[in-house]
Amino acid sequence: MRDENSSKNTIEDVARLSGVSKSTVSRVLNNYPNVKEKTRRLVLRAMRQLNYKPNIHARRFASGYSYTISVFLPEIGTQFYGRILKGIEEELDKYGYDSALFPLLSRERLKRFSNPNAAAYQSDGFLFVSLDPEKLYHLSHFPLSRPIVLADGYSDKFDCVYVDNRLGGYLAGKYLCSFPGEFFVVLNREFEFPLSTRVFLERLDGFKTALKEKGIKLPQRNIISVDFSLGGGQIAARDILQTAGSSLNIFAICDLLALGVVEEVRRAGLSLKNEVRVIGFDDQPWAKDYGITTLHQPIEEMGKMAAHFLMERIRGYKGVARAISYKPELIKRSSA
Amino acid sequence: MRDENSSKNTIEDVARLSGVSKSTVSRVLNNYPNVKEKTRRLVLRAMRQLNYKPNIHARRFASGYSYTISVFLPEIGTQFYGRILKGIEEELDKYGYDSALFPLLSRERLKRFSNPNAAAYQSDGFLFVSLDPEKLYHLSHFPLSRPIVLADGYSDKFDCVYVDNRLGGYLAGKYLCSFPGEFFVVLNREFEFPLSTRVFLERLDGFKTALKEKGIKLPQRNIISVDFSLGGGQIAARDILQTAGSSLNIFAICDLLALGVVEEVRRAGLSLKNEVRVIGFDDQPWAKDYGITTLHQPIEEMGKMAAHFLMERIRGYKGVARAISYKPELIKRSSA
DNA sequence: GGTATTTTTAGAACTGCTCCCAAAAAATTA
DNA sequence: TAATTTTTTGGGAGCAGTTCTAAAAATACC
Repeated sequence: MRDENSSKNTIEDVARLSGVSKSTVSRVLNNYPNVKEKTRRLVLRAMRQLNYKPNIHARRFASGYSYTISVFLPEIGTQFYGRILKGIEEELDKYGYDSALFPLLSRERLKRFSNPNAAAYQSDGFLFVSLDPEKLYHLSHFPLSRPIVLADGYSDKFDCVYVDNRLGGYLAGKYLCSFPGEFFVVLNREFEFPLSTRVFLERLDGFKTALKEKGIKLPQRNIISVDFSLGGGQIAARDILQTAGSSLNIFAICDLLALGVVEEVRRAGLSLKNEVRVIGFDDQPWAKDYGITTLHQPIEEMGKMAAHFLMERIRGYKGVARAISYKPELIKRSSA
Repeated sequence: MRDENSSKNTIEDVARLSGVSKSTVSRVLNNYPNVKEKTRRLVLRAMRQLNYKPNIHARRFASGYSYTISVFLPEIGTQFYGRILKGIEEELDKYGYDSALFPLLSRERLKRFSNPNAAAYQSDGFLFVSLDPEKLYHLSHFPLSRPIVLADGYSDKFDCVYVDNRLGGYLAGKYLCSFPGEFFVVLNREFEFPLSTRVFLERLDGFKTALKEKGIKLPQRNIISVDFSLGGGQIAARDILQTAGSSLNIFAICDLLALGVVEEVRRAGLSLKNEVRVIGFDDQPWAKDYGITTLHQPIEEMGKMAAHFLMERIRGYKGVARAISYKPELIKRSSA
C-alpha cells in the first residue's frame, strides 16, 4: 500500500509556490541558520498552505539518517519507564527524532536481538535504560560507530544519567534511625542476569550504611523480598506486622511497595509515624495523595537529559564520556 | 551519522559481480517468481560474497512501503504480551516486516498519539492487541486506508483473532461445580476507560453462567479484586482463607493470580484439590511446574494469526472481515 | 562609489532501490 | 524449422529529499 499519509505535495511544489529553489526549502526544513528571515517566512507559509509533509522515507534515504533512536529497556509495565520515556520523547521531539522501543522482557526475547540486522540497530543512536550494554551478550553486534547513552545506569565508557541511589538509601536510613524500634527493608526480586540492575541493591546498601553508622544491625530476615507490585508490598507488610513489635521502621525500595505497606498498616489499625514509619523511593505523582514519605528522583528529567546527550552525540559531539548524577531528596509526609 | 551498518555494497555491485542487471537483482531480493533458478542462485551467491545488505531506507523510499507495522497495546510488562508479541514477530519475519511497539500505558500517554504524523502512523498496517480501536479517541487520525487487525479483542469491522473467554470461564465454573464448598473469583482491576478490555469480565461472566446452571450463587463479596501480580493473588488468598470454610473453589482470572493463591494455600498447610481447588487461566509455560489447573489459550498462535491476517491485507487482500475464535481447553493438574 | 567579503540562493548531482516497458531468450506449437 | 507464445532479463525513468558548488545578492570597508 502506498503511503497516502504523506500528502502528495513534494518539496518541489513548495519551492514553486514560494518562488525559491528546492534547496532553499530543504534548508528551511532542516532549520539551517543561513536562510534570510524573509525567505524563511515565505517558505513556511507555502508549506502551511500546501499542508506539506516531508516524505520521511525520502528524507532518511537522502540524508543517511534514520531520525530514530532505539531505546532498550528491561520492560515497560511500570510507571518508572512510562515516565522516563515521556522525558525522552519530549526531548527527541525537539529534533524531529522518534524513538523505537525495545523492551527485552526476558532472556529468551533478548535472543531476537542477536541478529545484527534487527530493526533495533537501524537507528542513529542507542539509549539503554536500567540496562548495562556491556552485560548484554549481543553487544558484539552493536554498531559502535553510533553513539550510546545510559539512563538510570552507570558506565565509564558512555555518557550516562542516573540517580545516586546509594545516597537515597542512606538518607532514608539516616532519617529512620532517629526513631526507635525495629528496622525492615521491603525489596523486590531482581530480573534474571543480563537484565538485572544494581539500582535496588544500591539503595539497600546505602540504607545499611546509615544504620551501621548508628550501630544498628539489619538482620537478613528483616529484608523481605516480594514481587514488584502493590500486592507485594501488602504481603510484606502482613509478614512484618505479624512477627514484629509495635515500633517499626520500614524502608520500601520503591513507592509502589511502600503504598502496599502503608495500606496494610492502615488496615491493621496502626498509626503511621507514631507506631510504624514507612519510607518509599521515587516520589511518584500519587505518593503525595497517599502521604507517603519518600525520596524524590527526577525521572522525566533523567530521560530528557539522556536524550539530550544522545542527540548531541548524533550531531557529532566528540568529547569524553559524561555522567550526570542526581541527588535524591527526602520528602517528608505523613507516613514517616 | 551515515549509516555504516548497511555495508557499502549496493544492488549495483551485486549486479556487476553476478553479471546480471540491477532489476534482476531486485527481483531476487523481493522473491519474485519469474527468475530463472540458475540466475537466482548466481545472484544469491554474489550477495553472500559481498555481504550485501539492502539499504532499508532506499527500499522504503522507492517502494512506498515502510516494511513496518505498528502494534498498539495497553502495556507490555506481562507475560501475555511478551508471548503474543513473539508470535507476531515470528510471522512478520517471514515477510521481511518489522514491528514497532506502541504501548499506550496510560490515558495521558495516549495523547501523544493524537498527532497524525506520529511515528505510530508511518507504517503499512496496524495491529491492536487487547484494545478497541473504536474506543481510542485518536482513531479519527487513523489512516483508514491502511489495514487494521485486532488480537485478543473482537470487532465486526476488522479482522480479529481472539479466545472465547466466556467459554473459558464457563468451563472453569462447570468443573468446579462438581466439588462442594464455597465459590470465589480472584479478579484483577481493570485499566482505565479507553484502555480497558472486556477479557476478564467475560471470563467472570462465563463462570457465573456455569454456577447459575447448577443453582449456585456467587455473592459479590466472593469476587475479590486485586492488582495484577503475584502479590495480588497472595493477598486474595489470605483474605479468602481467613474468612471462609474449609472447602473452597477458587477461580483466578489468570495464572499469575492463581499462582499467588496456590502459594498461599500451600503455605497455610491446606491440601490442594482436597480442601481448596484453584483454577487459573492462560496455561503459562510455568503453570505446569506449579501444578496449576488452568484453561489453555494459544497465545503465540493468536499473535501469529493476527500478523498473518494483517500481512494478507497489506498485500492487497480485500475480502470481508474475518474472525478467528480459539476455544480454551481445561488442563487438569494438581491444583484442582 | 567601487571593491572585497560575507551571506544567501539556485542548480544539479547524488542517494539505492523499484517497477514499467520493451527486448531477448526459451519453450511451445504448427 | 518457422512461427508463436511464454518466460526471463535489461534499460532506464522515477521516488523526494540532501548537499556540494558556484553564482548572485547583500553587506562591509576603504
